[in-house]
Amino acid sequence: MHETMHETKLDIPQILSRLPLFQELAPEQIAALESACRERRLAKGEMLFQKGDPPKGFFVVVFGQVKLAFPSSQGNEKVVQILGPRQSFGEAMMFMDRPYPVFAEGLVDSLLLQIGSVPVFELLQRDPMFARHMLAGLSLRLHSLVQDVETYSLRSSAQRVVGYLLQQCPQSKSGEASFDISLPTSKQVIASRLNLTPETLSRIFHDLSANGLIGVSGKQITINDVNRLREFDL
Amino acid sequence: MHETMHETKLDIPQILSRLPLFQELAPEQIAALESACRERRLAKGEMLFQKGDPPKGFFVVVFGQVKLAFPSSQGNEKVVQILGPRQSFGEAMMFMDRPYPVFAEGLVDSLLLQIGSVPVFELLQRDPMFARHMLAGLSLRLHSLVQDVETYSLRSSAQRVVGYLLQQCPQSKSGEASFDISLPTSKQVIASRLNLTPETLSRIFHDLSANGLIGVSGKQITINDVNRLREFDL
DNA sequence: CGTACCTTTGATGTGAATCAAGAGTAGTGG
DNA sequence: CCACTACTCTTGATTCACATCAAAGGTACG
Repeated sequence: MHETMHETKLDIPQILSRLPLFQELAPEQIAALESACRERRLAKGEMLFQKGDPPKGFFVVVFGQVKLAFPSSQGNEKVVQILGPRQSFGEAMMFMDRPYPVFAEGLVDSLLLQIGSVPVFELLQRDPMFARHMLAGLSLRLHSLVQDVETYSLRSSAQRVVGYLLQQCPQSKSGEASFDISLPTSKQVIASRLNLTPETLSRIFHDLSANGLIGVSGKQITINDVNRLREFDL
Repeated sequence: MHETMHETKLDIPQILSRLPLFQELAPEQIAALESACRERRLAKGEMLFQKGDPPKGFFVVVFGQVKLAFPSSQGNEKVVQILGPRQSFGEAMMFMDRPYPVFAEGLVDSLLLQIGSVPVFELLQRDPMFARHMLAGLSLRLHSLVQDVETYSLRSSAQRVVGYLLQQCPQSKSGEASFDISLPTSKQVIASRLNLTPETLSRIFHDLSANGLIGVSGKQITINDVNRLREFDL
């Protein structure tokens, strides 16, 4: 095992205050949350919670990578989201008395913070600005899920892949024609996230690179011409 | 045009106070909202907003029926949600500076209330309980979208139809084996909501009724045996 | 009672999954 | 350092669920 799992002491207030959700809180509010945090180490392949488990607060990724997915009878699974540092999940379940609709599993050895619901509710009670942030966070999540539904429903597999690659590009506005990106995880997982099989993803990468649109070398993808790729429509 | 579009005066406070979102508000709070409401009549087939329009508050269906959908280049479209009386939409967009990701169109002549964002933000500022309701509402929406993604990703077309029918059953817990339900709108629209073509939906209804699982007569569907239908897995 | 739109039914097509081997690529342990 | 095991990724052949195309009923409504 690598040096990913440092045993150094964490500066929890600093971590919390840098999260989008919490970044406008006063130091005393951060302190209140800190006392309700639990560190949670998650090994690669380890399950954080199963679909159907009762929710217990929400989680923030400090370092590492976590996937949210649906299990499926035939062993295959559908990845809903891949989460990296600073991202959080499970907030919505705090506000509903429902079990988790997905399971969460470490893609690599990771460190999470688990934040209990009680202090969050207390914050909500006191700080309307915090409520605004929380609402904005959920709204954003809702929006991106709606986008996903659109993508799955009316774009072909190749279009989904192209869309994914373009999303990975740092601000695609500028005149830059070429980009280098690194896939955040295995192609298997990405395939599932895009709702296709590994075989299909592989073939699409092959085709795109045969057309000179991209270059593929392991997890390194070179986008030769962003604009030409963007105009890609089979 | 029928007598669906009454011109009777509306009791807006009463309508508002019966919405899940607002039902715990004090009369004075309701009054504050009332002044920010606009009535909006929407004819069958009329567009309320287009995908890409800048959001302006959110909407509540008083009576009638509205669909939210993505447009698509080839004229076909993908229905995301079908909304009836007491349901609201567009809340999430208030908290984000983004255009609507879908368009909204009347399925029948309808009456909506449009509620501006400013008074909602003021309520949020003052009443933590209202914030809780708002968060619960968005969480619920998020949850059902996640369910949709699961459904689209790993269930066959027939399973999606069966799932839809079972959802329409009022409390399916009890021993009742048989149910009568009425489809809320045309089969075309339902097909799109379930991500299939009208032809495929028609064939599935045909098959299910050939197997004696359901009876179909126009929009009236009889579920002969809820349990047998629930166990349906091709 | 006719026009316009839903819905059904049949024949055919196709995008992506599945099945089936191989070819890397990594971590493991001697 | 090299085999050993275990994945992950690629490539090809085949299949299948569902869409598409086409045309005929139905149904609603002006």
